[in-house]
Amino acid sequence: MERTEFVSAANISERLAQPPALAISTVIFALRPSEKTGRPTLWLPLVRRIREPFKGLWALPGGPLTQADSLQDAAARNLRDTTGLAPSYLEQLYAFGGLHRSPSQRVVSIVYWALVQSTEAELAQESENVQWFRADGLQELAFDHNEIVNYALWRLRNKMEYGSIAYHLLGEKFTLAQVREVYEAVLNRKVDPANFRRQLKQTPYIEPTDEFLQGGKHRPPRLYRYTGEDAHTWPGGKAGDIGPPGHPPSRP
Amino acid sequence: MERTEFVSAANISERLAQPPALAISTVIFALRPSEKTGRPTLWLPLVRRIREPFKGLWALPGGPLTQADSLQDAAARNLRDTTGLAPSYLEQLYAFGGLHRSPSQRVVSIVYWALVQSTEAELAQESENVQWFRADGLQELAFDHNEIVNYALWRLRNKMEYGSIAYHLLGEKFTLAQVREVYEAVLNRKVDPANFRRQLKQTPYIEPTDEFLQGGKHRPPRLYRYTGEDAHTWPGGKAGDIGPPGHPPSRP
DNA sequence: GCAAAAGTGTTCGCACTACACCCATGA
DNA sequence: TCATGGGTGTAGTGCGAACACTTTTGC
Repeated sequence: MERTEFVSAANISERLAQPPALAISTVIFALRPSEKTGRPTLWLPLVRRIREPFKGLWALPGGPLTQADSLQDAAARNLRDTTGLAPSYLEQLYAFGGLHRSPSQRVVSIVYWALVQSTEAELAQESENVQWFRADGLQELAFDHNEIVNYALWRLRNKMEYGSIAYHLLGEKFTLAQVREVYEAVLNRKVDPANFRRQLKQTPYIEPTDEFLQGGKHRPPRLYRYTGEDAHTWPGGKAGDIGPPGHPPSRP
Repeated sequence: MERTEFVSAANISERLAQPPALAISTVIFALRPSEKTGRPTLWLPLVRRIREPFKGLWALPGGPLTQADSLQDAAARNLRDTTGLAPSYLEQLYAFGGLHRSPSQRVVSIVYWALVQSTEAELAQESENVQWFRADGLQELAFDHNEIVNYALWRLRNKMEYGSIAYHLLGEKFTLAQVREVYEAVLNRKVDPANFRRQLKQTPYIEPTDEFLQGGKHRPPRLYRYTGEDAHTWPGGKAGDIGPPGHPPSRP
């Protein structure tokens, strides 16, 4: 939601005189069970616009950059304000600064993307003007937000192929099959369970616990824990590319 | 160069009231022969600060975001203004928005990084206040610009491992050995000529010409031409990660 | 002819794939 | 005991690393 409302009826000359407004927006991903299959799929929360421009359309949560917050803090704050949740992963996506993104005033949006643990995501607040949507096949959004979501999706999938991202979508303890389900949900393809297991066992930061998941229909699988850093606060991160200096990516 | 000078002696309360200033900076890379070995190495142009803060120190070229330019255009403009050159590659690096990057006013810098063809780079203007420096082992720069350059270097190296980036540092026609030299200069390691050649021949967008480079001491090597797109104007690009949707990376 | 770079061929090891197979459990 | 997912073994495959080798030029 770009808060263009603080611009008082700008005319052309005013518009040219004013500096571009600076806003922060966030693309928030979480795993939720699909309505049909019940298998985990990607969802994200959107906010309904209650003013012009694009009144009535759905948009990414966001707002102006508050003075006392760093960019990252501002993104985390606006995540908390809309969903009530704290991100388990948060990273800058891109700065969008096209000349005509907003019809009234020129707005430069610095966009972050975040992952929220599925165990917490169930507690997320919904309301008349805040709802979760499936990440693919979105309707038309306000501003250039479709483009932004698509880019965020691309980046998420990219990161998933390399980095240790998947665990941020799960709870503290998880089975290897759950991790595999995350991969399959995000990447939209089947993954061989046997090979996937072997790859994970080679990677650092994944350690087995003594516990097993009970209550399933079959043999109880072992639970694992992720012991990597909590959240990357710095640029990029491979996937391709991209990631902070001195933090080479790990597989898978 | 962050133009903090348009802030008229801000005191604390004024500072809190003002919105953060928005600036564009650019990290510009080009290949130049090393002073010692004569082999190509990475250089970048810096601008001397002629006002406080950090008066006398060197800084990245930059300035406020001009109203009529997109972010990318603004970066290209400030590249042209400082070096007189046009970039052969230009991509957004990161938005830096820490609270205390500039001592006077809060500044959010959207930073781009660029590659300039070596054939053109020789024509670049230098002056008292604009000079080229070797990209590694830089002295202390103004603001957080050391950090920014290091991140840009990391990103360049990352992209080099995947993408088709190297050609943007060369002229229109080049030998395969020259491409290899670029890789070696940027990545700081030896590359096997035989394997490197084979890899390049498999990649698209590299086509042989009928010409050979004359004047060498030995057997004249064939010249090649790069036929890919001119410049990526969109986000990221793998390597890692990062890159526009629908543009998977190619090897090498 | 000799030195050195251009360019080719061949082998090795490794990581990923595919798929067959055993194991443990709930119903 | 049977169905099902957990978990292991193993052979095939493609790609990059390493390096020996041939070719072509300048001196």
